[in-house]
Amino acid sequence: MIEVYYKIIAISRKVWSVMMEKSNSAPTMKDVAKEAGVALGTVSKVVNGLPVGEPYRIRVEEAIRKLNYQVNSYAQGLKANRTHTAALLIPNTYLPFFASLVYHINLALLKRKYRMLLCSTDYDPGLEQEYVAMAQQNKVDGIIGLTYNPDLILDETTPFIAIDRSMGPRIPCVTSDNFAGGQLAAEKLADLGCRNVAFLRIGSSLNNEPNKRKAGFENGCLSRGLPYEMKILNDGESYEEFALFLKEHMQNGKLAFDGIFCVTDTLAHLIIKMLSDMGLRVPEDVQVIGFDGTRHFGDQEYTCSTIVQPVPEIAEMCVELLLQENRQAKPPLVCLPVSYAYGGTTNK
Amino acid sequence: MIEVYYKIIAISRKVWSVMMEKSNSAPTMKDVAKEAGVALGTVSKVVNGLPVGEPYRIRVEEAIRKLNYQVNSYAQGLKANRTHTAALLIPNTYLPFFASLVYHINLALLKRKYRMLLCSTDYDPGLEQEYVAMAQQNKVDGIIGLTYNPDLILDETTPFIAIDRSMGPRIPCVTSDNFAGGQLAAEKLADLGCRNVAFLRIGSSLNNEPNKRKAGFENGCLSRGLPYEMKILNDGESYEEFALFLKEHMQNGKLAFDGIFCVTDTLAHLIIKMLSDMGLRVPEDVQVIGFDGTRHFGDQEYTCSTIVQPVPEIAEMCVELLLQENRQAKPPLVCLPVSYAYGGTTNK
DNA sequence: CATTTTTCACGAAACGTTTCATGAATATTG
DNA sequence: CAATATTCATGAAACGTTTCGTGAAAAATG
Repeated sequence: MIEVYYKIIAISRKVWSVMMEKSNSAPTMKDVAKEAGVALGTVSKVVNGLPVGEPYRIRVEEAIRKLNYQVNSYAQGLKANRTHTAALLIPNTYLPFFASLVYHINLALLKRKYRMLLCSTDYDPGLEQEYVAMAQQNKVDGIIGLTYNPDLILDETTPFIAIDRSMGPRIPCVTSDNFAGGQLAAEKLADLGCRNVAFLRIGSSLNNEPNKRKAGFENGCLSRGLPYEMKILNDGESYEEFALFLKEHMQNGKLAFDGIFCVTDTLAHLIIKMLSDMGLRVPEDVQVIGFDGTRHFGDQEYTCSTIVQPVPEIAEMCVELLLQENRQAKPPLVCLPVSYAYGGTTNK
Repeated sequence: MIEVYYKIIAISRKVWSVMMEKSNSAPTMKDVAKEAGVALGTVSKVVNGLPVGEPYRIRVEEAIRKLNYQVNSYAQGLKANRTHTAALLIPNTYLPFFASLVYHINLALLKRKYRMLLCSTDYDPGLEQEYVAMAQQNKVDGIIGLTYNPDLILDETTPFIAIDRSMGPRIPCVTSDNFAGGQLAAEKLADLGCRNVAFLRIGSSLNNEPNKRKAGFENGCLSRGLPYEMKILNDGESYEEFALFLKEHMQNGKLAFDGIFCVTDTLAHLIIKMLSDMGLRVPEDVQVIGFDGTRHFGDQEYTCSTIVQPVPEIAEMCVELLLQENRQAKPPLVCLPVSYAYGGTTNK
């Protein structure tokens, strides 16, 4: 009795679905095939630009237009195991260097008809790991990551390109020439007539490429015989330490700096503010050089004199390496050349 | 004869695939089911947190861990027709307002476990349309778009939330209160003692929400009896027009402006530069107010005195509306309150 | 203890593609 | 003109999930 009742429900459900046909859902290849009076495979070929007899092609194309058919990427992805999507892991999108990276990587991916899944991590190692897992189960074709989690676990099967941090021999790393950048900053300060300079940086326990700016700067100073001091902020120390450091030195005429190299433009901006609060003029009293190549509003003049990272080239290289088939041909570390740009906080 | 040859190939292929088992590909639910000795459906239930008998659940979870199984989102998406992904169409990511939007929308989506496909359009109407088509065939659950294509064709089935431009009664639009913002700027300049002000803006033929800043400013000036002039750049005119306009007025003492409202912070920045080139000091000689709430490096102090758009709230509202089930309950236009922030280019 | 009801794991079907063996139709050759 | 070779549209199978009717076992009832 009850069983009969169930069957009636089942039948009525079937009747219902037949009645509804597939009125609301998007047209599929099957619909197109029926409309054009051809086989499923033929439609697939037309859609993918494979050779198909001219009369068939025309009929299929007409049907596609008529039904406003669009391929379902999820069905494609399921079958092909390729999704034409890459994930970008980056701390945030509002710091100029990151924003610029996002923009140029998106552009480089677009050029190759790839989509970009943006994953803003806020420097959170846990979130970074979550995003990696998400990207993998989302079957992205690859991941580009500027990450801070030293223990990031990566699936062997998903290509990964690291930015600014070497993550082992199997994972290519793209970075700008941080050592040369530090050196260049030192040389520039020397050329600009500085007699006593400083290097300021916020500490990072992570062994990443930007750390080499310090060694480059030291090397540059030594080779020019330029005396220098360094102040490296440790974890937990506030920016006030920089203010104390500066006051200590600037109030003592002998040790006063006439040139400062800051590890990033963000820091340079902060330091310039501190100097101005101390009554010092930039660049008249102290020349300041930052690092990154930050511009006002992303595309106007530089916010300070700076060592410019070649962001478009970094982006292009990341995407190039990511989509390159040949795993063997991928170099472990790509270092791209930096340049100096005047931005009003030095004499030239 | 040939036929036999074909069959041999076919058979050997089958033998080959059996030999290879599925050694390299990622584990599937089937593998987990086999490992745990349960049915496929049971694994699915465990993965989706549906009720399953405790002993079964434990065995499945163990198998998942052992095989390091991850669901295939593409198979899920194909079946469920929901992908937990939203697309964001935005001109670029390096202009601060856009960068901030991207960041906060990503955050709001993350909070709801949604992924974000970033589509940087470069103001290109064709690219905007391409991205919309891409998003639709990618079966995203919705699109948030700050677009400039007046003829953008949208699939009825994909929810769309517009930012800053009304796109018809069926598409909700989120924006900040641009009229109130213009008014606030006028009132602020009046409060700061200005006697003769100007409104500068770059023309846009598009009928979007930010255009209301002009009406708001006029309204504010009129209600305070503050004389004002406007200079609106037409398509194709260069920024030099602004310089000419300013020189014309500033060199004539009577008409000299002591307050300027620029339609964006970007423009304000440009104008401040022009004023400084003309030997005028900001804010001593002229006070300048921008619009957007741009900060140095995204999170430091404001780059100029400005009308701040509530970006986090805009982002939250967009995502809220996008993912809201009830289509009817979505209002056509949401206007969020703006505020004034001091940024050094006014007296207070 | 017999009967009815409930519970719940099972596994086949379906989602919309791509791939590829099949065989009919056409083209080439002797 | 016959025999062979080539071309190419066809449609079934597979990709990895979710859904849901089925039926066995357990629980509740008389």
